[in-house]
Amino acid sequence: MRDPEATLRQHDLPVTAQRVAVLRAVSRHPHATADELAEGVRGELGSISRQSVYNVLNVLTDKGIIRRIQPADSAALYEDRIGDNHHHLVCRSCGRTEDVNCAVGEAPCLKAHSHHGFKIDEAEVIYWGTCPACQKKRR
Amino acid sequence: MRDPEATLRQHDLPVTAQRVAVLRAVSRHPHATADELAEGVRGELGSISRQSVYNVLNVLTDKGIIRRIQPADSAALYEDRIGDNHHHLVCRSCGRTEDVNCAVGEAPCLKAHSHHGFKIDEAEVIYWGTCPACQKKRR
DNA sequence: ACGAAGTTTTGGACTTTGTCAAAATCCCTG
DNA sequence: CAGGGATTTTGACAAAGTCCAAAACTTCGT
Repeated sequence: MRDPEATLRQHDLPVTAQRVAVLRAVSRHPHATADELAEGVRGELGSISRQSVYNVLNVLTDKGIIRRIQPADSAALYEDRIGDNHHHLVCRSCGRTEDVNCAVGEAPCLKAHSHHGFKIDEAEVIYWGTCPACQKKRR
Repeated sequence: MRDPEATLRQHDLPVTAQRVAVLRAVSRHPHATADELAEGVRGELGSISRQSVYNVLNVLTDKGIIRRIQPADSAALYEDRIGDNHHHLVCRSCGRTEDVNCAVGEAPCLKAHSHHGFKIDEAEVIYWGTCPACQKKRR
């Protein structure tokens, strides 16, 4: 995130210390949970309420400034990188999450559209597997 | 599910009334939550504890007899249909969930494997959109 | 069938993740 | 720099699951 304050203004959001700090924390820690981000913000601001972290994350997500992903068995994760149609790779045993560029062009399996009369607007892909570290442990 | 009892025995699971009833409920109501299934079971058995429903669903899921999906903003959903690599279509506003046969052959975007050294075992795809009923309401 | 041994089921407390509402505070415009 | 509207804080609450110990049940060998 180049300039958090400018980004907020571009979206008509009043600039507050909490918002700037949360944005920076998301930038610094991609795929972090709300609680982890709160910790990150506290390192910068000294303190922030749990509710504010949620408020800010919700506003930023609604405005499309950040993106929320919610893999099974995990709290919601937030990330900076948006609008580039990438997907995620999640370790089943430790939860480690990595970005994966879409394997099938732009809107991946979006070919499935118009099924059941639904109007599809996004195809979310999560690759489940085992990360290198966890592969070693299991042996 | 042809024969719940036989299925349980095949997997070395003691046959209990609760397990049979839960299996039947999952069969009858694809994409139902644990609570909804509990209600279904109560219609059949009279009563079952919440914990037993979770125990049974967990055991069945571990054994691969049923499958659990966990779309964002929803409790876990359970289904009968397994091993056929199908995906899901979820309505953003009402949560209605439908099956979708994979658009891209067998293991869809599994081509992304070996990324980051992960050993990938599943590619989960969720199509997000708006179902016909909710499209009407919005207009 | 019967009883012992091992599982399941129960019921209640607890945890995690997140939301609601009201009061206090802050940001931005004039 | 004052005022109004938005934001943050605080504390209570809700949903979905899990943990635990005790009671009840299944299963298996005889």
